[in-house]
Amino acid sequence: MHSVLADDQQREPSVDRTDGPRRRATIHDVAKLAGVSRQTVSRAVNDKGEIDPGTKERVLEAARLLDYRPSRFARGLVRKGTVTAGLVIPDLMNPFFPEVAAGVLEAAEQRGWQVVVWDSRTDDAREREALDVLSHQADAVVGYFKNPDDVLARHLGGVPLVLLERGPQQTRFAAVGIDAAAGLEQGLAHLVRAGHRRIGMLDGVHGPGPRREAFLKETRRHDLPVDDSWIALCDEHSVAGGEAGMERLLDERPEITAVFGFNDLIAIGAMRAVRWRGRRVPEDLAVLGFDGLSLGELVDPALTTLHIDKRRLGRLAVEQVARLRAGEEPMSGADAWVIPELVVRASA
Amino acid sequence: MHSVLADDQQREPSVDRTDGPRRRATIHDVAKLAGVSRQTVSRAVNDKGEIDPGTKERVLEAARLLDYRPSRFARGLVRKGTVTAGLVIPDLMNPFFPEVAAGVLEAAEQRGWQVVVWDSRTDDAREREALDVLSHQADAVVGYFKNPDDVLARHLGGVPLVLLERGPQQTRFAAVGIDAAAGLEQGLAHLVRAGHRRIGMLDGVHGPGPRREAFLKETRRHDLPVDDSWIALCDEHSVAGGEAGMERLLDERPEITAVFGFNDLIAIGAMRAVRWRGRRVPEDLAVLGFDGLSLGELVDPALTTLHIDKRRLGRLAVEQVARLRAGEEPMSGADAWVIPELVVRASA
DNA sequence: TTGTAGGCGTTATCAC
DNA sequence: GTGATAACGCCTACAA
Repeated sequence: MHSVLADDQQREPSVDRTDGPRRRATIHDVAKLAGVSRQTVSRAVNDKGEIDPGTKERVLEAARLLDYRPSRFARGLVRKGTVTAGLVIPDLMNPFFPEVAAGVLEAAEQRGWQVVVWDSRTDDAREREALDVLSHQADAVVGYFKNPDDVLARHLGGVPLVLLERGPQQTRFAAVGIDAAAGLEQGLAHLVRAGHRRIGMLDGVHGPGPRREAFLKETRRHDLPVDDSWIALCDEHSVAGGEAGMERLLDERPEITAVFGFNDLIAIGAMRAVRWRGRRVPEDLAVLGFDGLSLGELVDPALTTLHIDKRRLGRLAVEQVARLRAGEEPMSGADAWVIPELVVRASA
Repeated sequence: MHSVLADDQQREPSVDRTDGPRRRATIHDVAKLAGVSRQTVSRAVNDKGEIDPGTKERVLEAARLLDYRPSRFARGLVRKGTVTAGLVIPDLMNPFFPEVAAGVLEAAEQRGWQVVVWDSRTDDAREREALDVLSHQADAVVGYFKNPDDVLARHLGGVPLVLLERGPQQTRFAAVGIDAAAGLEQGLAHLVRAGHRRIGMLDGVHGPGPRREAFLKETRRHDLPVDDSWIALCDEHSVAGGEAGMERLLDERPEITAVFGFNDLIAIGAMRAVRWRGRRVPEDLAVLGFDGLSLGELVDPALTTLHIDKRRLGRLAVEQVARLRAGEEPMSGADAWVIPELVVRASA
């Protein structure tokens, strides 16, 4: 066995530190230790054919000795093809998002892409930080954002973006989303069919958006008495947010016989608040959610909700990215929408 | 001078001359188009000081035209410091794991690391695939694995690994974990204090492990009548798995007055099964969970459980990785454990 | 202010 | 089989 001490020719000059974080071994070090050329090392490490079994073994031994691992940067530089997507999620504690993420991961994996995940915790500044990093490290970004178009563009530096839900001031990026109108059509029809006429809504933190709009539209269509006083804002998309919001709504509009929650967590919070007040669900007050979390089956009464195929939403977003990258026109309209489906359970 | 509206950023550059397979623009292309050297482009793009505002604008315009974005590989090669960790999660639908992931992401972000996430879906083969990829693209891996040490090592190719939970055949990698013994000590003490003597367990899919072991130990300590017939295996770590497992357990041991579930989902499944049989929780049968999911507060009755600080677990794992990378000794024993805390609610 | 030279770690190409 | 040599795209000197 050769015993070639890596006599660092031009690197860290003459400093022979035995401890501390040593420089990572390169292909060159391995080559020297094994007494072969870099090329041969490459052949051995990458399991190429044209190499003598003996030298191969010797090279691999040297590599092991030096704890050599090829640099992914150098490799990426020379072998194209590694695609990395960034995924920005607002709240990992809301079961909705992990499921969307699962869809993204699934589709990305099928294409051989990697996914770098960021948790923005519903914070505008953190969204921007995420973009600052991902714009340097990812080939495309997918996610939920509150920042307006121009801000996003500024922090994106040209990296393609696909929104998982288009916000009010977000029109120029590709997006996928949920067909709230189609969902609420089913939802309100169901409530009206059950005899409800005084229906309130617990909206999310962002205020006016597709869900509220659709709610208002359907509500008018059925000729129900509704204005903004029938809508309460929740300051969190969570059970606690729903509880607090429902308290306020009941104070404002005690006459309601049904509520539509911005999402399932809020709806579940609403149910709890209703019961605190000694009213029964659904007999005194019906509750309709939006999301279709499996959690909704576990609460009592089980939550009637507009179920969304969240995995599909995630997969759709990846497909959208693929189109962008291929220079194709992104899907738009119904092709890029997931349509909610009413799931009737006990709460409404 | 041309001016390109930002709306175009979703499309491919219109200037795409040079026919052929449209190569991505490099710093060189920009330099040529702007009529400057590559360094000047670098200065403009990286916002360095020493550059004439005029040329800078010209360069940036050229970059925009060509849709130029610096190669992360070339950059990584020259600017060290980008650390990427791989995170392998078995089941994103179980609320436990997103919360651990949140802890990992949080800690990683603080260190300026990125995290590539893989969903192994509790599948051995998928675990290996994840490692095959991550060993090439990540500087370290954190995750849940079922494969034994030697298999992991083989697919790891020298990349440091930190297990989020040490399995039976996994001894040679660094790990963090949960102190099941400390948890069950509290849990069983609580049940015994409440007068229970005939206590069953719903174990997870992997069979014998720290939780079962701890259960058996505590059970013996309190001198309770327990052997394997008091333990049923669930074939899924889910509510459905818990329901099915509880059915079997009740068939085998109808005399039990309390059950300990491997995790909260299983425990919740158990509660449902108990009620199907017309027995009340906790009056006829008490249920104790393990995990402390917030979901447990929403079910009826609310779940008594051994709460784990899941975010902390994730953060701990990242810290463990940092030690490995620094060449330090990884934490071991109690330092690397999260201790469960009994949260008494209505179910037991 | 701007350009030239060289190196980062790896692989492809083409000799030997 | 094996080894020079030349990219790959970028950045940090240093020179002009």
